Amino acid sequence: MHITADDLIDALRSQGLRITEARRAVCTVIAGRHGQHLTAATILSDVHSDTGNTIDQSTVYRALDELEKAGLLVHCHLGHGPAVYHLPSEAAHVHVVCERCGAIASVSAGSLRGWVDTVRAATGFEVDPTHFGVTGLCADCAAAADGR
Amino acid sequence: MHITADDLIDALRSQGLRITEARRAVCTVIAGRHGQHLTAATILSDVHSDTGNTIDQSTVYRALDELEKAGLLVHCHLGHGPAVYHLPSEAAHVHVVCERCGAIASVSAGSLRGWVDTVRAATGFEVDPTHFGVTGLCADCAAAADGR
DNA sequence: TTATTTGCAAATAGTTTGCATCGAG
DNA sequence: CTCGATGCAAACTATTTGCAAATAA
Repeated sequence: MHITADDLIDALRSQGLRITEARRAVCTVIAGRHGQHLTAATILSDVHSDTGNTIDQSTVYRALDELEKAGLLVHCHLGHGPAVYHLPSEAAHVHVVCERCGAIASVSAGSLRGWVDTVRAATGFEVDPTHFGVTGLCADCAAAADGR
Repeated sequence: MHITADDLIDALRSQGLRITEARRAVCTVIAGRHGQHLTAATILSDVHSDTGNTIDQSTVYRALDELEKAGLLVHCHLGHGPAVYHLPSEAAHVHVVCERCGAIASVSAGSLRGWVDTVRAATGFEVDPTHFGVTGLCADCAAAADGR
């Protein structure tokens, strides 16, 4: 079942935060872009194109921060460039990013469960392999690189 | 067998590059800090403390770039913060970084060989799991987080 | 009313770039 | 002598912060 803008807004409210137009707009964008990789910049411009209102980037970052604290949003880093935000329900996968063309694929985080156990046994670390993407070459770019 | 500063310098020379004091100093620092995680900033200050000469950070970045192009250096990203550089011989491991205290552990890249195959089969991507570190909590910080 | 939020502008971190000068070959 | 390398300063990307003005409750 999909999380709605109201779910996000209610979560903010239950954290004792005030519900402002800016926060409402950010929540609406996030809820309306399920499954996408949203950056702070795209959220900023989506808010503008969706509502006609201009809000500041710092406001976006602050809103995203609150949502993360509330546990309703997570961010991760796909290679270089800006962080991407998504709903936690979409978090259980590892992003694989083509360093040449930027293509993104996802692999279930479960495929790394054994490795996470290995790391715990070897180092004591409890790792989260989803927070940073894994770079590589997509099939097309790998072929292009070979042919070169 | 350890790579020496002269090995690095020779590689630059064989790329047709000129051997300057700045490049010599950078090579010396890298060869003298085997197995360490060098950032551009530490290399810059090491050059200063080792030789007394001040070189510019852009010169450091440019030298590191040339060495990477020559295949004698690689960089990777451990969580947020600056990139770290090391010799390729030390590249075959995945860095695991504590997001709370910054502790770093290494796991052999071989432990992910099966996963790399899985990713190739599932997505066609040829990934390099060593370029980005994996975040998590070290044993101590995980215990502290539990106890909280 | 009044504490929270906001927008703005400036600071920050890491890295890159343009350009005149310098120096290796 | 000549072209590549350097230093400098400025640009750049992504993000954070200080602060006075605006506003939700």
